[in-house]
Amino acid sequence: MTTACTDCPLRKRPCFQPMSADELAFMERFKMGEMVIDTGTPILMEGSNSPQLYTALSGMGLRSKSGRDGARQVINFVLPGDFLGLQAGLMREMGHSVESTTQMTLCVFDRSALWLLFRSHPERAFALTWLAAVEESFLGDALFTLGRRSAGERVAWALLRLFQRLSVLGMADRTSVPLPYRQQDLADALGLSLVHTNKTLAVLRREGLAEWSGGRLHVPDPAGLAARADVPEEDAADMPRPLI
Amino acid sequence: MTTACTDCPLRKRPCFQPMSADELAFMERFKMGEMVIDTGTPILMEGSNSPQLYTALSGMGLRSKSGRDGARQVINFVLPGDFLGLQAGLMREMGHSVESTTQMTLCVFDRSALWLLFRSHPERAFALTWLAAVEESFLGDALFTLGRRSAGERVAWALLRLFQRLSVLGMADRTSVPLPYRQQDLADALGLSLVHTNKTLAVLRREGLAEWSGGRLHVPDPAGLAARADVPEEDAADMPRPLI
DNA sequence: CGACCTGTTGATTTAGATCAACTTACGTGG
DNA sequence: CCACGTAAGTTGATCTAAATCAACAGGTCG
Repeated sequence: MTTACTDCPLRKRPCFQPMSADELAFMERFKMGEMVIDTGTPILMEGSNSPQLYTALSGMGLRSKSGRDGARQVINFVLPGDFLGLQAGLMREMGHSVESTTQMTLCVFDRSALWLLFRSHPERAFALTWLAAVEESFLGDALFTLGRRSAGERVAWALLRLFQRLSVLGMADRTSVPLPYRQQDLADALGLSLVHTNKTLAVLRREGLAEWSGGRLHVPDPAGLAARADVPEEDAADMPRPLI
Repeated sequence: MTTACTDCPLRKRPCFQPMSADELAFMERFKMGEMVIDTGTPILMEGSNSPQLYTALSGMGLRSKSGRDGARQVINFVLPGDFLGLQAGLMREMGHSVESTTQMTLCVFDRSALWLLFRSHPERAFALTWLAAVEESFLGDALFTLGRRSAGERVAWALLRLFQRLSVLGMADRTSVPLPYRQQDLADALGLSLVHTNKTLAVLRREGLAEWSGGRLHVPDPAGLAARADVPEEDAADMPRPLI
């Protein structure tokens, strides 16, 4: 049985904006169904198009681009609430691939109904554009991190970001959150080698700032980690964002 | 005297999508006026909000983020047709700053009318979201470049991109385009030091792939430069994109 | 049990950063 | 008209953060 948008467990979280009854009714119609996918399944392919758009309901994945020689760049980590396929929906094709890291449940939308969304529900279109702007903002931050920060700062930045995102989603258990990725994924996200990422993680562990093992990330002192990453203790994540 | 949207010299270019008479009429009303700004003027500030949104009509500038220690990351180069202030218009604040590099003419829009745009002109809202998706796609590409490419590939990639963008805007004169930036700007865009950027430019010059001097970039063989950058001779730029 | 995947650690190499001069070009003011 | 200051570009010498290479350990799965 699929979850009705009315009962969406995600939307109840304070990190998401409330939705009017009318909007909810529309989303219910817009949603084609749900899809459960396995660990390590490709969802969208770079350069291709897709008749479907998705919102991650549960589980985690990642967005990535890969070059001809096999080099891979992780663009972002996909967490519950993330919208997938905007580029496919608007432009001809995706600029990156999306794949699952754990088992995931996805809300499935019909790409061709996207235009209807703009036409009949401007507040939903506004929300969608907002999400695009949030992603753009994040990518700018990531670009700064790859371009100007040291390995230690990069790793601290990424772990802090993930910790914050997972926390506002209510997935934190005291000082720890689930983090089912491999070190290789983090390395590919930060433009570092696997070996150096591993050594940098060891340093942060020794400093008592972040302990990532067994698929869980422990951050006893987020402010300390923020200082290590040389970022102002983020508050941007506080503002509720839309959910599609 | 300000240019009427009907007579917009930019929109006539084939790289932009055509607009219906109705859309044009709306844009005319949406546009508050024009603004001519001088070289080196800040347009939007990171972390702040703005009552106005802009489209670059002529001139060049750049988007950048800077860290507390003065480190600067150039996010993208601003060319005619670029929309400025999306983040300010939707979220609370800008994630990056925008400043002019040459004298620029900007079309000025009222931020508070943005909602009206979504409500009454869905095809314009669609166009705006499309632009956001284009930017997101570009940033993904940039992230890949900073994370996984060598200095030579980075510089080649950036110069090729600029050459292509300026070419479709009709600003190319045979094999050369105007490029009024400093080497420091390019270095800050690519996450390289100024000195190394300079040396890398010298290599590309010696290889006969790109010659950038006196504010002009000469690219005798774009395909060769693309090969040097290790990118498939881009065709994505061929598809017309919307203009706001 | 052996193959494979992920993580860990040490030794060595290298791409690019940093440091330091020096050159042009372009004002600006005496 | 020239002295001076400043901004951009260029080049060589040196240093270092991170890559690469290599080996091994613990888990898991067929």
